[in-house]
Amino acid sequence: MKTAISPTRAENFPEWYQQVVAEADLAVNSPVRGCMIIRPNGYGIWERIQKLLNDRIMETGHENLYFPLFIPLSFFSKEAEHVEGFAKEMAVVTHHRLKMIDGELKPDPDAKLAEPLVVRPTSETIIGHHFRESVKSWRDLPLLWNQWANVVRWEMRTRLFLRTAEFLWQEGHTAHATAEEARAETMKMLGVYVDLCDNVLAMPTISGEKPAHERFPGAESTFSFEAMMQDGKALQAGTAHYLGTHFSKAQDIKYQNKEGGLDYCHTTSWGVTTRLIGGMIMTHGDDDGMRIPPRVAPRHVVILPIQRGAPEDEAVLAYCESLAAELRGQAYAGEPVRVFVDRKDERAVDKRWAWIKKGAPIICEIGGRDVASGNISFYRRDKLREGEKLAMNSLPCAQFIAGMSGLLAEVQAQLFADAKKRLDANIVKDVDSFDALKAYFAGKAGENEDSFRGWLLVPWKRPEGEAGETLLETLKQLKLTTRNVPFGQEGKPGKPCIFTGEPADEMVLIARSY
RNA sequence: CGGAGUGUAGCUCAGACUGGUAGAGCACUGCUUUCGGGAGGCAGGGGUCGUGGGUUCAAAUCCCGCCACUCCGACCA
Repeated sequence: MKTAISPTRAENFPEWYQQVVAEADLAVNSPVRGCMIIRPNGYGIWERIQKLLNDRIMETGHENLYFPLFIPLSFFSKEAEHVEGFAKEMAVVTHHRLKMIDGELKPDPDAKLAEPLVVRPTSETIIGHHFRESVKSWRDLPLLWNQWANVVRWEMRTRLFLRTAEFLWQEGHTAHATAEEARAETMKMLGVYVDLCDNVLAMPTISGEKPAHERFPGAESTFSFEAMMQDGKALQAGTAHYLGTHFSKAQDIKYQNKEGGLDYCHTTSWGVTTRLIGGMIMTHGDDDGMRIPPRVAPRHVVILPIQRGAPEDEAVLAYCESLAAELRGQAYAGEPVRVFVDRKDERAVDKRWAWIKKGAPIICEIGGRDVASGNISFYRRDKLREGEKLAMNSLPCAQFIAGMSGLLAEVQAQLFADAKKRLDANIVKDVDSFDALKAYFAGKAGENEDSFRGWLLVPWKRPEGEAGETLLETLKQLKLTTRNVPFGQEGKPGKPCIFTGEPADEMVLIARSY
């Protein structure tokens, strides 16, 4: 069968991913190593995520504000774990002027900054600085802040959307009087994210707490939600951290309590990034390209006029425009239906495949015959093929328009259902020995590393000290990672830890990961 | 930062061993035939062959230096 993307997912998943990003016109590599140019089709998705997530962040009582891109180097030296976590990947600004030296533009040696500035890899330190300035009394708390920004982490190896040197995100930072309140905030925002993933991105996740060695540098506890990609690997879709008083002690963020004494604030931070787009590609994409869930699709319906260089073309175009206008009068998920009439001077069939690859949920093709019959011919991107052929649907115009809201909801639900089914079906819970774990990931006869492997949920005893190091090394050699300890576990498993044989504390998710 | 590889048209690459007028496919432009299912023909535009030096009558090709990128590792949202 001829597919729009080559290789297919089964043939070579990583290469398939790169091809989809290119063919769906989502992003390209930039002249700057590791940074991406996000093309309109990709940025349009990000704008949808921004809007719908921002609404939810506002609904939960937060305020948006903005901090500088540059952070004084000295700010990082205050929290030891934090600086250790990020030191290896920070971009540093050292000069403020260029000068022509021997015919070449170079940083002017006479224009060296007294203190180097770090391009933010995350903003805990500079926001903490302003927390300190903003908090005097218990009456000032809580502070519930969020900013939309870009950050830079100088990664060695990058992949479009999944790991880039610069990426876009939202970072929430809050300060509270008590640990209970800060912990509740962390969980609340994790819930917001999970809701976004389920109901907007149609990307189901497993949320839980990260083991100690996977915590955010400087966090007391880190929570993640993990999505399963179509090759079985886990993708950390986002995180929320309870930072305890680590940062407030390092940065002296204190408030006067009701009794008149001074207490340290408890802080949190939480974020999701443009990586979500990469997650959606690997969750919903098929061998014909991207499939965008309607909630985040820049265009719900794309209308392709079939032009024949004949007098009837005008009537076809007019018909398309009036159909578009009527569709725009319809609402889906509380917003007008987003319609685009693609009038580009190309054959309809070529444009059709372009939009299939871009992932538009509904693609209509309108020719003279449709104008005459009053029927609309369209493809659903979630159910594109019937066997090898494309599945063309047909509905009377009025019915098509009136049913659009329901149709989009159906597409959205279908994408989620498919992803949820895959996630639920591929978490293996009955592996109870280390040998069985190795056998599961090793595969059958050969070394087929790219074949699908799901996740294991296994009993373990939380490793401490040297035992932890050993376990990590063991997993690393198998190219495995601990993802998180899923929520909702009641009591201890009542089974032995598969690594040590001692009584297990809890069940932990183990998977290959991005 | 280790290991490997590659730099020639927008993209994928051939040409290099054996020095002698810069090539193909796709994409792009124009014309044309097709026209409801990823079309075909004709004609075009486009490259200081990564960069600096050397050898030579002559260098994409041989020699030396440098730079960049990609892939595989370690690190990570």
